[in-house]
Amino acid sequence: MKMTIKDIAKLAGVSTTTVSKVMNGKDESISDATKDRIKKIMKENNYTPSVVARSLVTKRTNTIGLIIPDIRNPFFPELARGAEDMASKAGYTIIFCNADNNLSKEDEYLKVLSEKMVDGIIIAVSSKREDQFEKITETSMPIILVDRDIDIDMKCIKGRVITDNFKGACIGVEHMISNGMEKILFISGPLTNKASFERLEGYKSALENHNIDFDQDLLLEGEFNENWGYEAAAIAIEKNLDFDGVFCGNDLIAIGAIKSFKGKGIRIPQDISIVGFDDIYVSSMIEPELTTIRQPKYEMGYRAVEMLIDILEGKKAEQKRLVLQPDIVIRESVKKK
Amino acid sequence: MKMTIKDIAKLAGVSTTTVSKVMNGKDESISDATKDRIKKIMKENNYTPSVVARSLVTKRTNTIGLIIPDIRNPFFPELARGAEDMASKAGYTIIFCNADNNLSKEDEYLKVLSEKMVDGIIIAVSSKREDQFEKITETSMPIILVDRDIDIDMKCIKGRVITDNFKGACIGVEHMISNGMEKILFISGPLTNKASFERLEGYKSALENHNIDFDQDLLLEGEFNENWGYEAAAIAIEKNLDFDGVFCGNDLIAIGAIKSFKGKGIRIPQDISIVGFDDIYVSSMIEPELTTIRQPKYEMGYRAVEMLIDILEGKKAEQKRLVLQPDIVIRESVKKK
DNA sequence: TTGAAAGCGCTAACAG
DNA sequence: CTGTTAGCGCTTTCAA
Repeated sequence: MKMTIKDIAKLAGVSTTTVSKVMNGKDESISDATKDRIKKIMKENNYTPSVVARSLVTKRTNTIGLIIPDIRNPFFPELARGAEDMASKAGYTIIFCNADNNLSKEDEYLKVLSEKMVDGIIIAVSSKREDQFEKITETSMPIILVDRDIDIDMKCIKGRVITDNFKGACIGVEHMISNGMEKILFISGPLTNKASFERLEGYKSALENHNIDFDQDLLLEGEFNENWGYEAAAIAIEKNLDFDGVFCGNDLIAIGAIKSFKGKGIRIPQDISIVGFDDIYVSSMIEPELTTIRQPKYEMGYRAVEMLIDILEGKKAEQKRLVLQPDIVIRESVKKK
Repeated sequence: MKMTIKDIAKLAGVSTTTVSKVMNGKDESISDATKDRIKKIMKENNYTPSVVARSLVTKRTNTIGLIIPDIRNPFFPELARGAEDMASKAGYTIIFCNADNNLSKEDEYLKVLSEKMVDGIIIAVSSKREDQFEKITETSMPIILVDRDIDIDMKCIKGRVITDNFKGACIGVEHMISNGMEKILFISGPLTNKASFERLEGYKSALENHNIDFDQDLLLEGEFNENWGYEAAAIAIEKNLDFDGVFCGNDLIAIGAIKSFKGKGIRIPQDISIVGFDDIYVSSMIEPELTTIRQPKYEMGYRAVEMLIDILEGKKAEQKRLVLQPDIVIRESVKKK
């Protein structure tokens, strides 16, 4: 049978209060003698306190909920790891949930996490979420939005951690321009998606900075996956579009596009240069290795948890919006000038 | 302030006992009238019970700990997802922990999970773990080993879910042999690793089945990563080894090897055929797409949790060993006969 | 068909 | 320096 605080107290000949105090380091007022005795007994009996009993009284579980679309999406393992690292460093534990971009699953998880009394939640919301977090409003667990931002204002949303998509796209396109490309095709993800939209703005801005007119024909909109990249590249060729560089909405698109181009005998980067977005781990494994805009995925998870914990422990103000800066990872898919 | 069972009881004009009963479906003996009234009030007030209070009395948290080396390792997202899916289906929640193949981190997590009173643990143990799970023995949380097996026998280890490495290697090597290869290089991971060792045995067995002598020179031992694959391929060429196929300890090795060969002008699969192991996400994205032995990663996670829950709910016997069958995914890296 | 009472393992005033 | 007491929100006999 598992030991309880009572057992330890009895063995040490003290009250549970005393044991509780030394256990929690609130032992300024306890004599070294009893302190040591209690510690010794706890160790000998391999005693571990029940955090559920503790939580019942303290109202803190030292547990954080992490809701993401799907851990199999190559974007999220890094983020999850960053979150877990920070959490574990601060003595928290993470419950992880895959909601598949599905609103009702998200709501369901929100409910479960609330029942489990997590201290707070980090969530990469479904792109479909435009409404409020109905079920959760009143319980007021603090929530930090990560990766995906939405334009809703609720008291329970205590912060956001996102990356600067506009800037990232700018950097990527500028990189191609500075290497001599002038006609840059943009194979975009869905433009209803905020991130996509911002990347498009960044793309336009970079062009503008170099006095290149935006050409609507060079914008192809589709999904954030390899198939779309493959298809879009085929369309571009079929339509006989005139371009020397391709900026892709994300790495998956870039990977599909590269495959498509190579299949048609077009060489990367000799004939066409390509830049991706995200820097998922595959990107360095394909051929040519992909030049891409790196999102600080690990850091996003890390910072989000840090922000949450700061709020939980009353160290920081709320409603912060942290915009992380992407950077470019130069590999082999852009022809050097 | 959050509602408690007392508040609901008061509003409904009944005792907490009654509320508790209808909440938990133990309501055979409650009149429909009060049942409905209570349910209505719970809904109206958006009441969610505190599972920590409940856990304190029931001794069940409906929470499972999942300890893996690193979610960023492409092997684990699938496994984790499988675990989470099964857990969530059964009304459990998963706390996830990255232990980095580090014994003391593992022990630390084991301790934390025990304090949090998880109902059981799924763990892909560190390859370094040969001793017992010291810290955990007596608390006797049920543990299921997944992916990595170890030869220790403890009462707390209630089951194992692994894949048949021997068989997998056999299938892979046979596939090459049946396509005409006769001299097959094996670029292995560390042979101290049990999985590696079993794959080597499978490799040998396949050769033997076809009356091909095992040639010690065709065995190269290193690490389970891309760099080693790259390096090993270079070594093989430098040493002027005579081979027409390469069986790799895992996909990462295969990816490195392919890159290395291609860099030296050797064509895959025209000049040399290659087979990997695992079927990680990247494998279908590289060029040529990798023919490989698929481990049922998702299923491993899924089955492990299923097994654990069966044990927790007293449905099944213990100490089971579930060996999942790998299969071959034929893509482009083996030359057709 | 319902409720009173005890207790899960711990923390937190407060008193001594 | 240490202990008494009450209580966190729930479940569970047992009695009514």
